[in-house]
Amino acid sequence: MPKITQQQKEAIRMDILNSARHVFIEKGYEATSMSDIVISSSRSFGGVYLYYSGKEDVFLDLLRREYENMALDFVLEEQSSAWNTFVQFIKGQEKRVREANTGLAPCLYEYFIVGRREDHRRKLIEERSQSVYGALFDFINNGVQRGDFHPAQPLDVFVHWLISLLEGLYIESIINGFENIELSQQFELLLTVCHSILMPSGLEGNV
Amino acid sequence: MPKITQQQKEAIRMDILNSARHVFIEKGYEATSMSDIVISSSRSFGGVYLYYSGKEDVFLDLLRREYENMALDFVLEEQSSAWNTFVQFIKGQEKRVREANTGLAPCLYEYFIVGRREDHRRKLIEERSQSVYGALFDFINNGVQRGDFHPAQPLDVFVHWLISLLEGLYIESIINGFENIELSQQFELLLTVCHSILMPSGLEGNV
Amino acid sequence: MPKITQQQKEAIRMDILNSARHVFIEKGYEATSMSDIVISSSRSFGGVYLYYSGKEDVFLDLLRREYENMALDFVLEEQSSAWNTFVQFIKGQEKRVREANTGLAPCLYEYFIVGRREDHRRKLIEERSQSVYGALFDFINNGVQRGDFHPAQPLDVFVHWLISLLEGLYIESIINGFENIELSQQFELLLTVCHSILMPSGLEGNV
Amino acid sequence: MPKITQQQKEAIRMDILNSARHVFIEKGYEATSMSDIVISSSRSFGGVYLYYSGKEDVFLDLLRREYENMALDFVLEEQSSAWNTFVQFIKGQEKRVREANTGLAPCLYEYFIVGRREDHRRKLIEERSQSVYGALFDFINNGVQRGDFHPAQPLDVFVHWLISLLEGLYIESIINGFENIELSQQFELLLTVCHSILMPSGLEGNV
DNA sequence: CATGAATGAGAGTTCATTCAT
DNA sequence: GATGAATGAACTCTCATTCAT
Repeated sequence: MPKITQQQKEAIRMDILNSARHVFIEKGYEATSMSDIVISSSRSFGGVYLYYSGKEDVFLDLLRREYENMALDFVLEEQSSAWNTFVQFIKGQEKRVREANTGLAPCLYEYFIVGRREDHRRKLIEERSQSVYGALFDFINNGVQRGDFHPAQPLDVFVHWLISLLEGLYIESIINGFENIELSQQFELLLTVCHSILMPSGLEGNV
Repeated sequence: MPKITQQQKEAIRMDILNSARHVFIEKGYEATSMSDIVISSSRSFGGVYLYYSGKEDVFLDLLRREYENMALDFVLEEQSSAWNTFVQFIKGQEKRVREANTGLAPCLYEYFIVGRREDHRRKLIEERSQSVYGALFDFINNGVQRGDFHPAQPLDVFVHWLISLLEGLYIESIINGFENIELSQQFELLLTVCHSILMPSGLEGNV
Repeated sequence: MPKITQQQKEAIRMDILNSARHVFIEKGYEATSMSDIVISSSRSFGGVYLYYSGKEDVFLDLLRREYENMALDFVLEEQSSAWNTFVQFIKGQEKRVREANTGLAPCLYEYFIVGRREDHRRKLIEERSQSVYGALFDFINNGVQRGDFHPAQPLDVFVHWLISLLEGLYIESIINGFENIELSQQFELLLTVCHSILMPSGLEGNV
Repeated sequence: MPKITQQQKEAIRMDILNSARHVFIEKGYEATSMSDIVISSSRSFGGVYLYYSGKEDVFLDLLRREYENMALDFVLEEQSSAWNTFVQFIKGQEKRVREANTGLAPCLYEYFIVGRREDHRRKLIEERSQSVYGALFDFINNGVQRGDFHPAQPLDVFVHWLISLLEGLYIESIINGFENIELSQQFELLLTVCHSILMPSGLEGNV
């Protein structure tokens, strides 16, 4: 019989993750050591290793929880009209990009780019990519089914392209700072272009 | 009187860089140690430290030379008509993206993203960004002057946007592999969209 | 809650210092490496670095403790009559000189002479010199106040001179070995001379 | 048949020694590397190793030549009356002490103290000590034979004692700087004391 | 003879992980 | 369950000495 309940365990995990999150954001993934995580969590080495097998384990648990939330957001927004929902989604992305440097995103890139050779990370990337691609594809396809969108391009290409563009905005924002790259106008341009692709004829599609 | 000539020195440097390049590409920047570089170069520690003060120094020299070439490529292509040259440029970028995973590009991202907090690297990023932005801007502006381009968007926004998109294609290619993201068609789409932005008149360029 | 108490920590420090002391005495300060200290302490590198940041740190802690004791000795002896106390002090010095080669003194000279250009060591030397000078000066001045001493020379000169002489005896002892320099008789001569300086008239002061 | 003459060899040696001397004085014995000597001599590593087998060899040749000169000085001064010559000798020592920090003396102490365990250096120390002791002893004994000195102390003890005192003045001067230890007055006191030991009765001894 | 590039052993230091308490 | 002191492999960098040219 365990001496602490599942809830207590979960609470401890959350506690560790919260402080680890701050450290990761503050110092970056690579620059963060177990020591940092241990100290920031006000626990002992043993106390952290009891719940996580190392830095990567902590980070992955952190990611898992962030993504659950993110997916949730996306689903919730899927209720209004197709283009409006799309615009909302893009606005959400803009917000996310703007907040990139104050969140885990840079660490995520560190993690995937530095570890691009490691099997475990590769698999994770693929899963994540698949799921993002799938969600976006389904969403737009939905719009097509409903007659809202009349894409002038193959859907799969457009979705990949959109993902690339968003990824690029993320990276540019992280690397150069969002203040230096005309972010709002880039997003406006993105919307304009998407509109002309998804709703090419002059008549129906108004934002 | 030097025992080896400048050319020999240069040759040794190239030799070290060549083997280091392989290691960097093979293992990634972070995962590479001086020891790896030393061993791969079939030299001694002292022998490498005679030419470079450490891993970063090796890497930066490597980068410097790659970029000299890259800049050169770009300049050379600037001779034909504006749109054709632009297409050539984009084709060149596609090639580059395709080769991303067999070249230094992933290491470059590692280097800049992992070290985004370090002053020296920040400065390098800024310089590099500025120079890429400047070159592209000048090139397109040139086309505008010549009357070839009639951009439907502010030039600076378009250039930033193009850079973001290319950056995103790079990253997606590195992370997911170019085979999995319909790269050719993404580049076609990119060209189509650019055409409609740079040459918006109703006759020729429709999306 | 600490896993080991302050006393245990202190004990470990003492343990490291004890073995380091042997190595320093055996090999000398310069010739001793961290590796030597680690091995002699039967600990791991990490285990030593947990308590000291390097060779110099170990050595300085060692010194600090030796000097605390030394200062203590001096104070304790200050109770009987002036000349007798002085004689006791000199006897103590003779003992110390005699033991010089089996103690840290040679390392101390190494440390200060080799590092005579380094700011940190210079400061330490000055402090130490000041404190030795001050203690001796106060002590003798005390004897003057009490009417025990009637120095035929300026006090400051005499004190400097005495320190020089003792320093010389140390060095000679270290370099040539105390067996080869008539140490006892040198100390007798020293006392005779000091007597004639501190208590010059023929009447009162006899040893 | 050698390609360069003995004189040329000697000239090269002198050249190396001259520049090495500056480096030793500037940086100290321990802190000086072969690289420093090579660079300061404007020669190549091979060029220096051709004449000297290493740092120690250079230093010892340097010392040997300094001592030849020093011994010579001493001999030359031995012509006038015993006490006057003694005073001259002490004056010479004062000058030497005063110049200690701008000469090789600190390096000498480094060399002997750091290497006090090494057989070769031990032997050198002994030789040097013997020769200094012998010279001083002979000189004073000479004065005794001539009836100039009537030492109140055993001659051997006095000579050792004098050497210790001079050694102490050297060390104090090196460590604390001659400006901080009332050097002139210490030397005056030294002379006074020596006078009272060598010529104890009130009548004959005038300076 | 002279050169100086190359060698490689060895010094110092860090940090993920363990395990006795 | 929790602790945190201890471990030791791995890493960076230096410098006395050699030897092919």
